Amino acid sequence: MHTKNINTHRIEIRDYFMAAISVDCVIFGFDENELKVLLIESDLKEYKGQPSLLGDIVHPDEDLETAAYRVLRERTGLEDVFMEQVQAFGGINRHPAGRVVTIAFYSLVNIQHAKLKTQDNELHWHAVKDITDMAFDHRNILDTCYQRLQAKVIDQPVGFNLLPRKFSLRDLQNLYEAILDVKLDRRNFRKKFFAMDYLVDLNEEEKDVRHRPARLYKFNHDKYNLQHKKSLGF
Amino acid sequence: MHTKNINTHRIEIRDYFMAAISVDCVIFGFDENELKVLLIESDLKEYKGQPSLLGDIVHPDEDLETAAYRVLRERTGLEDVFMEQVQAFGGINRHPAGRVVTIAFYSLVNIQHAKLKTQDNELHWHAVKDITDMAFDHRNILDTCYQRLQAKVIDQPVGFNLLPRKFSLRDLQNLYEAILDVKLDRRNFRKKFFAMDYLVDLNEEEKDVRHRPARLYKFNHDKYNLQHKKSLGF
DNA sequence: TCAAAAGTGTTCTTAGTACACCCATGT
DNA sequence: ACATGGGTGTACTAAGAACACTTTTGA
Repeated sequence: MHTKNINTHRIEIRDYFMAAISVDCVIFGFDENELKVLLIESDLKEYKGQPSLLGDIVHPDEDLETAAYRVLRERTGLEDVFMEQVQAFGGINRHPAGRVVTIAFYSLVNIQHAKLKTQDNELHWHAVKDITDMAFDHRNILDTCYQRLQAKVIDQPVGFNLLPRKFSLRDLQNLYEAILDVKLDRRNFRKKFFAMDYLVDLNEEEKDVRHRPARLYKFNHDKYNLQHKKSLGF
Repeated sequence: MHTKNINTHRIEIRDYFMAAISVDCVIFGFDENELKVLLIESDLKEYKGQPSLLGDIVHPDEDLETAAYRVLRERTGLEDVFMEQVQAFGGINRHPAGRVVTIAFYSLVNIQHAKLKTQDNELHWHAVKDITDMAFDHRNILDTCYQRLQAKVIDQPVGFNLLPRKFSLRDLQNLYEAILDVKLDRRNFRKKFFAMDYLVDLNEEEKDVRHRPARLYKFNHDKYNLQHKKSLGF
């Protein structure tokens, strides 16, 4: 019993059980006041036509994050976006082709900037609320990542990554309401965000709306990066 | 480019790059008013004599959590303890023997109950505050798990897992002060814990102390499991 | 002039923080 | 009797929640 341990003894890796390592990306977007996730149709006979996360095998020369960014880039053309590892999923039979341990990441992208590269398979944005079944254990992975996102936006203002550069406070509130699945009080919401210094008033307004136009803001990345990020607390 | 994708196409795993999968356990204990972690001495020439986390290769018939519980059991004899996956660490050169992706778990154990099974290597409890260098990337893993623990105890009353079945409020406060590395106000601390219903008064007192003996409590697991666990907020 | 959403302050309630004295025990 | 840490309550402060009317635009 553990006479040869990987942390304490010189062992030969090839003598041991090995598995394929993959990354799976939960790519969130925000459109039409709904939180969306980018999914592709699986061709595996076991999951024919069911939506699947975007993932791939990790290459020998890549660390996990690099592989996840590669998947994101290959599918959306996006490079510098918010991404965070969530956890590993390693159920014995989670993949029909054999033992595959996958590391789940979620990322937050501006859905307008994504240039979807559909190839063989259907690649689409799905409203998170409307997703029913998924291939593999991907439903479980999605749920876990979504919960992580909910905890994250309460704690730090990462939601901006899902919006266009210019946005109104209504946009921002709609975003939070969609992610957290709650209704928020408009005045208290505004108060909270103005109290932080993360919003920059662009002195611009919405155009072509048939009601009073809203002021537009952008996110102040500099202040965010400096400041030790305090909780928002919804 | 991704013409053969693991999520969308039937592939043969053996045609792809594979890696060893390991689990590493950050086993926390609490003793002498200090947060401790169980470490073993590494014999690898690269890290000779440096302390290492307890870990092992994942077996073909084990999922990740099962492997982590096995490591815990083999080293401490403990079975039913609090454990949580944190994240994967997959740096290309993190292990000198080759590509090893490790999944980090932390667990909270009653240090008195642990029956350490030292075999070839030195296995000891180290005060978290006093640890300097560690083998591999284990310092990074430990730091990440410790931060996760700090966030967790603020949010949910998991600290009980580190204490004996019977404990005083002073014990509990010492525990929180050690984990969070802060001083807490005694009256406010008591108020907070009595406001939750998680403490059961045992109507017993400390013995053989040369001051007024403290009342002893136990944790009410039933209430905790039922209730939707609200934040403690320190 | 109407419909639609933007913008704006105050009060109330709750949770958190700060703080000092008496009590029970062993020596 | 004294040294040590246990046990307790109140006042202040900050944050969050509830809530309604006026303004600006396009149709």
